[in-house]
Amino acid sequence: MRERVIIDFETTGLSAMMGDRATEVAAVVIDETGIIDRFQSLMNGGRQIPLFVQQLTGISNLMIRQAPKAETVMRQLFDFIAGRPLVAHNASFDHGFLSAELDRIGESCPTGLLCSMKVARRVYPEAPNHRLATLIAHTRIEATGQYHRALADAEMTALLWLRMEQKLQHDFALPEVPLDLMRRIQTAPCKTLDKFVDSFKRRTWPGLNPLTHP
DNA sequence: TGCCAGGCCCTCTTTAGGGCCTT
Repeated sequence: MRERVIIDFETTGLSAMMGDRATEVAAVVIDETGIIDRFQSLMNGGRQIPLFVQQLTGISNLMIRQAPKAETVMRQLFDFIAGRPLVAHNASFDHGFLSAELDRIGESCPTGLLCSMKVARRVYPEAPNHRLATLIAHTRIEATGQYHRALADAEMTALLWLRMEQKLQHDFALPEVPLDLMRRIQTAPCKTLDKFVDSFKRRTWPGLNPLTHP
């Protein structure tokens, strides 16, 4: 069973380094069959949410005051992740908050988060842009909820990730799509995806036809 | 509403600058 955990944070702002805190987190587990488990919670980090962000997310200061303490939620999240590989859309953003919030409970942050935005820039170079909502529409995935809420964004990122794996497997006739391939794709030159995947395919499965589908 | 940050990516580049993406 090859499980990956897709995470998404809602926060008070853009920078954990500048004192912003997480206000909501969600994580969904996927395997080859789709989404198989979910975790979601508001969390109280004790920092006021700017009006603009309240309007963006629908998460109010009152909701946060009534939410469990951030430390409690992060302990639950850490146990939920259970060491499985992590994926996020624009992973550097979520990694910053995951690292900062885990540090507060004395846990080290997992390294090597995979980024669905980086992969999407290579798999869907023709997309109008690579925001999550645009990619969901571009790939004709049905939206599962309200954007800018953690669970909906995590679910839609999960479905996008699965769709990209399926496209790669189909277009390049791969026996499977190893996580290592996704990890390498996100750092490959943007304009050379075909050559890059073919090269990976030749090295990983030497007996297979290297030719790709159109 | 759009700043605050930071890493990535492109190009009229590389001794740089600006747009994208996340809240």
